[in-house]
Amino acid sequence: MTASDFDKIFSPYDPGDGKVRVRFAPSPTGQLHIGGVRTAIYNWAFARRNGGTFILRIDDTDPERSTEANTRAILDAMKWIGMDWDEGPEVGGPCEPYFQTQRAHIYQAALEKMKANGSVYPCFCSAEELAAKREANQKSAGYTGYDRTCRSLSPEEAQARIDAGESHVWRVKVPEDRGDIVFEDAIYGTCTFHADIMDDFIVMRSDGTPTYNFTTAVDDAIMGITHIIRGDDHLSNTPRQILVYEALGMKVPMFAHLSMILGPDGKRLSKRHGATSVQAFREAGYLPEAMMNYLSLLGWSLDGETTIFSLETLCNSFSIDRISRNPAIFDETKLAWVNSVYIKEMGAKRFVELAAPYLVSAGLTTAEEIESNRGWYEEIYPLVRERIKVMPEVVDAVAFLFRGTEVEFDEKSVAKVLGKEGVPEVIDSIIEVLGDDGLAWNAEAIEEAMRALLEKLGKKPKEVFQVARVALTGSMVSPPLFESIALLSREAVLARLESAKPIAQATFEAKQA
RNA sequence: GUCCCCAUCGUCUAGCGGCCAGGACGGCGCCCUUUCAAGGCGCAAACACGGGUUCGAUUCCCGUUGGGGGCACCA
Repeated sequence: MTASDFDKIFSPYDPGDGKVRVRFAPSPTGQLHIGGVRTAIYNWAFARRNGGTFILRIDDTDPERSTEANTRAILDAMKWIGMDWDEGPEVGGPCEPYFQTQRAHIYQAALEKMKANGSVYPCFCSAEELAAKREANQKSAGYTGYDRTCRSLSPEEAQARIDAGESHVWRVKVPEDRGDIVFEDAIYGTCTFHADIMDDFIVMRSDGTPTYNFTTAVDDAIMGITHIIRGDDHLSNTPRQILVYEALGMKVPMFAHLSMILGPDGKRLSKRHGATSVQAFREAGYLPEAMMNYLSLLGWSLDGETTIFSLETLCNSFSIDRISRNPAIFDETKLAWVNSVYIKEMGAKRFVELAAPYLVSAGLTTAEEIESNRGWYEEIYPLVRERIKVMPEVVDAVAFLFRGTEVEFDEKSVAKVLGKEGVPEVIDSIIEVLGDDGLAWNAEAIEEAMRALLEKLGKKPKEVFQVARVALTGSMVSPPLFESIALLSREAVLARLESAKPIAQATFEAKQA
């Protein structure tokens, strides 16, 4: 591989339509992080808004930590939340391959070109030496980067040491007369870094693998990326990458650096803040639309007023100039609220789909049972629709429906509601009403009959309905009473009422004593 | 330590020289109501500080303070 080979390989991809080309380039060293998805969403939405191309590239140049399973998980998470990509793994594209580990020949060729034009030099300092120097520097005058020991080696001596098989890396030779490195950032505006304090950073490791700042710049250029939308943490890498672009004679794209997402304590969001990966939120029962909606709003605003919007709206209205410069604190309470909005809109069919795994794993029912009795399960939806913010909450909300003739009583509810005088008599009359064979077993008929009973007994709604609620559900907090009764079998209802009677009696007596 | 970035209610934000500083989450109160929710109505809640520029600064400039990020043969 030589410098001229590089020129053959290196013809930046350009479809010639002047359209936007953006990329999301995760490294598969773990799950897809919240900050990562947000970056992906902004890239994706930006491409969709402008009729451009969204590219997914896997930056897997860290062999120690990159795994195929992680790559898989990232692709799944991207799809789950609602994104698709025009080029990348699974779909291919004109710039294949989209895995950096498969692009070694390209980086090698780029290095040859840089060797040929003198923009890199070999460095023989060992990692230990460098670490020692760094430590010493940091203690005294403050760290200022590599001391450029090997930069002054004569080409002959350097070549001789390479030929002798001495271990070495390749460093970029920051031009002496470079002056300030200035670039445009669509979010921060003009950014300036002083080249004279820039480090001669490593581009190729001693084991022959390229480093991030090198591969990223090379690939972004070759793939014809027009806008690099990425995390703020890369801001100070940008001048390094610009040096690579310049050494290779490549065009510098537009940048857009996103501020970080912080945890509730104002520190960078990390594992110690709890769930931070898309998959974790998925498992916690959040809906993809809610994640997409909430994350879009974390650092971007549609108009300052609208908080709930569809994927389509996002794609039709996303713009970089409405991205905020402030770091944003991730607020799970608001995420939960957004989620509850989508739960209210999702419909009974999808509800059963999503609730099923939680009901099954809680041991309340089985997948087969749900399959053969879908209609009944769909009727649960209206009962919980406005009462749960995340899917797992469905378990506690409706567990009482699955206990047959048994009731799991909440002590406080029993004491407060069933312990009053005359409750057993009230229960008796409820049994009489609900035990009537002529009563149609649906919420409307049940409500009508129960209200008639109210009239007959001359009691307030609370005095009868709360008794029924606790007797049937075990708790003074439950979904709507008549709908709940209708979902239980008449046998179960009567049995539960019967067994509540002695409990009411005993509670009352205990109170008297 | 050093370089870079940021600064409006508790939180996410609107604002791009003149606004009673708007919306949303959360909080609180009232209404509705058989519980819990949902819903409706309402309340409290912010321009970090100090200098300039200007007839006029939340908005522009400079400091201070506070916060964040980078400074690896990680990405």
